[in-house]
Amino acid sequence: MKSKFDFNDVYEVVKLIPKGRITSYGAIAAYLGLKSGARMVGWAMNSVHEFKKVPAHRVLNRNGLLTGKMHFQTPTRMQELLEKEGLIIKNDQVQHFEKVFWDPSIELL
DNA sequence: TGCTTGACGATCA
DNA sequence: GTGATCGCCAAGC
Repeated sequence: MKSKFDFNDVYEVVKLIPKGRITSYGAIAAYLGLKSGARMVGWAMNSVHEFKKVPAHRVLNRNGLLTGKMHFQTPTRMQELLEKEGLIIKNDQVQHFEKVFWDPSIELL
């Protein structure tokens, strides 16, 4: 039972995200069984900065917006990586978001 | 010890 | 469809 929020769980899920795919904080939170843990996931990503072994650029908000791009090495780093994986970024937003969306609670089923 | 902030999400007006 | 508010939990000051 994950009564408490664990960073390791978030990292593991994020690292499982396939190339060219993205997911949302809420999806990870839901997969971990968190209610409104979206913020917790985002907070975990803030701490991931120390580990930086997680493709955090594949984790976006519910709108498919690159909200955390500013937390990367460079604000454009996130978009560069996503475009490099075949994704299309327009105005800091992922195009075909629902097509590239990767839900751990479904894909990892 | 208590208030504010925060890589968010959902709901209401 | 857009804007504003609440909730959620943890860390920082």
